[in-house]
Amino acid sequence: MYEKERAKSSTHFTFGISVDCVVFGFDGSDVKVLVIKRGTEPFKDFSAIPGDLVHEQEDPLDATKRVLNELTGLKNIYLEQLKAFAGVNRHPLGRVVTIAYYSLIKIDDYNPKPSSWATDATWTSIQDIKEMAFDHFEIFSSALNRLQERVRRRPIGFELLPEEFTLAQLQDLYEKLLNQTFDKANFRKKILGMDLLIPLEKMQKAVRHRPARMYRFDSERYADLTKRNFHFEL
Amino acid sequence: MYEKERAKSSTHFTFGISVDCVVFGFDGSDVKVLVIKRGTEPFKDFSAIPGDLVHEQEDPLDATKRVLNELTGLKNIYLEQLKAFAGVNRHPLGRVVTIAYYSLIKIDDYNPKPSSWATDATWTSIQDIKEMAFDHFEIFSSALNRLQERVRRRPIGFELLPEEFTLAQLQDLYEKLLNQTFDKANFRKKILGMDLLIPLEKMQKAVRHRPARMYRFDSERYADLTKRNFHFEL
DNA sequence: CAATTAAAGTGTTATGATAACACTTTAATT
DNA sequence: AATTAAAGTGTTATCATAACACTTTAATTG
Repeated sequence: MYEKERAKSSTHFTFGISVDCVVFGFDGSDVKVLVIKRGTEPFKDFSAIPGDLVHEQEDPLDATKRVLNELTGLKNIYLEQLKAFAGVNRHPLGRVVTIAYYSLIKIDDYNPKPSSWATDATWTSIQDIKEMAFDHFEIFSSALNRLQERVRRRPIGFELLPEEFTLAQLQDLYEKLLNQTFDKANFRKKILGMDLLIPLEKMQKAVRHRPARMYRFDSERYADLTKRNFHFEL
Repeated sequence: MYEKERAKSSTHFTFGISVDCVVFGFDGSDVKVLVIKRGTEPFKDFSAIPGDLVHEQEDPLDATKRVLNELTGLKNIYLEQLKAFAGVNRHPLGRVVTIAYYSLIKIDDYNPKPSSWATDATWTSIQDIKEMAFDHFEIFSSALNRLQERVRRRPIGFELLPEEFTLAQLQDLYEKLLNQTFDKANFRKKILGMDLLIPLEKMQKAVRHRPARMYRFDSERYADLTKRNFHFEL
């Protein structure tokens, strides 16, 4: 089998490798995605998922972090690879294999560097994403699916909220992400019962009704529980 | 952003693209994986996951089907992409990005063509997989993880069994796949309660005790239920 | 400043799923 | 005919979840 590899690697083909990253955020009401508007052909004026070519001596994961940092001004972002999209005709100008990622950011921290991206990047509600350039709609759908699976079984929803948040905010996020409603009392019991949230003294401010308690996600505790075979669900 | 793409695509890099496919089977006692023994350097005599380079005008999914057909003699195999493995130094001889897949086959149907593969391919129990060439152990682990996730939430276990099977065989498969035991009575109630199995008249043969009823997976019924928002679990 | 508002936060019960385990049945072998 | 070994069933206790009513609290309003 390796002989084959050798034989063919003498006629090494030319593929372009790119990364594309679906960036999710939550503005308190809607789950949003960062999309850019293309300025040139092909697909001029279409929406697209941010991405870039991978350098010759670059790990695609690093390339994605690079793009993400230029795009949002952030580091240490939650990031997971989705899969590769590599159809023969996905890019009109040549063979480009893209490795797709998705990432979750706290939208309040979003602070793009003044770069080529800044002007064109806009937060778009996930319901409003329709057509996109290339096969980017498929990539987006695939990212949303993966996020919905993950969010049920891993406590990653917090990546989309501020460090400190109320249970109502959390419930809201889950409802919007999963397109489903939860009973308030039951939702609280379930979440608090997991013992993953640290209740703070601080209360919500500037609301015209009883202010809610603020919480913070306890990541050490989660790491601990994981070792003891705990499994987050819903 | 597209300007960047253009700028860089003028200095289009050379990447090799390969596919690797983790092929699972179940021999009645153990979950196994098809591994090949490398005949040449690097990693001579190491075990490896079967794969090949992707041709210039070939879809990676088709490339995988091609490899799989050469390797097993089968078509229409259950096949899912895992993700891309693309670290800079994963291949000592040059930059190769691999798109990893996993597939499930009915081991009784395994019937390799007399090709370069045949001699070297062996079924190895998943517990016995240790070192492998390149980053193939990582690919294998990742495939096993994915399979374990999927098998709990999709009725794909049947892809590993003969068309007709007993409930004990099914339970055995699940226990080996998930490394866990199930109560017989409860397992049966759960599975039969889903109404996804067609009981056959045929009974098990040549056993020195009460013969078990044979069943067949009802894929039309599953397609139907899926539309009605049914979700398989465990 | 008492009444009102709107959401925060809690308690209670009915229902259903699951786990645990004992039991009966059946064909083949001895 | 007795024995064996696994097939296959039934019963109950326990726990998780869903549904819903209720109490509490700070800010706003007239």
